[in-house]
Amino acid sequence: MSDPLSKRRLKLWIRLLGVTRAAEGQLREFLRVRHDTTLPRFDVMAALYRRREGVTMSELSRMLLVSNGNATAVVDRLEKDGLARRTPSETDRRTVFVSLTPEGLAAFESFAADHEAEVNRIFAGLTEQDIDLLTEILKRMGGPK
Amino acid sequence: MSDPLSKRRLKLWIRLLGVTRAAEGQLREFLRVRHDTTLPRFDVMAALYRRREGVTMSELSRMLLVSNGNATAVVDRLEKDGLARRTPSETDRRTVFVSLTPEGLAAFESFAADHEAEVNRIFAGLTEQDIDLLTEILKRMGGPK
DNA sequence: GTTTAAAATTTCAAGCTTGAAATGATTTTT
DNA sequence: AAAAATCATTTCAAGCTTGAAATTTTAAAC
Repeated sequence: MSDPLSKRRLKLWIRLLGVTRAAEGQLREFLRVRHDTTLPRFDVMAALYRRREGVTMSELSRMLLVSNGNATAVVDRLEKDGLARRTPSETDRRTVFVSLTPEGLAAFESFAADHEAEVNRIFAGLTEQDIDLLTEILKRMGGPK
Repeated sequence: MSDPLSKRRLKLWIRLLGVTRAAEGQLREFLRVRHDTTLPRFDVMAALYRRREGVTMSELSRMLLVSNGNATAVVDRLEKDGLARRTPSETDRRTVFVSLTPEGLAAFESFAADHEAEVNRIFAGLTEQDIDLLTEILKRMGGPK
């Protein structure tokens, strides 16, 4: 009665998508209600926080696995709200560096611990051993290099 | 040097999101290039295929973990293209059943095997044992009930 | 050195997605 | 049975997202 490998991989993918979407939904709700922000904005700010010295638009979209146009749009909105800023490169006039403003930095720091706690709550069922196993398998499943 | 559990859960979530987005990107590209369709349309059609007798809008959005408004929009477009249809309930005038038209059914059947093969290609690195392990853990991680 | 190709970003139209509010229908309470 | 609460769906505005085309700049080829 066991499915062939191909069918099992398909079912696994559907389950993986389900878990991810459910968690995304909870995080989105959490960010909206508690911090009046959105997941895409949080993702961009997290990337800019990780690379405090600034990133190019291309790097940003590669980091987040979104299109260039998308990165432009989200950064536009963050910039309009004074949370991010663009700085043209001195050496290459095609390139711009994006970074958090002081306000953006402060805002992100006010999200970050709370966000981690929420992720923790969502995945409270995972033991150290689960994490070891999952990490190992996910590494082999690819994702961003 | 090992992170506390909380940090490890956070990193795992980021990795999980990365794997899922990368796979979604590949599938989206595949559906666009080879079958001239999109992931959301495919997801809706797959749900309607699984429940050939028809589903209500609410069931549909619960199945796919999307908002009601979203389900309405995608079904609208499928209906406009003649791939899905709405049938009002006889017994409850609030309810509509959505189902695939014959054209929609044929279209989905022409995607399905190919889609499964593509998922298989993307997750070729997963052995039977990986799948057992992952399935077990993902079940405990929640997702749609 | 001029043409050609490649790269970084933005713009744009179309489609996706959400959450809130509106509409209409059914069920529950009083 | 009227009032109130609940339910199913749609509508709407705002934001998200993509992929393709356009712009501008740099690098490569000739």
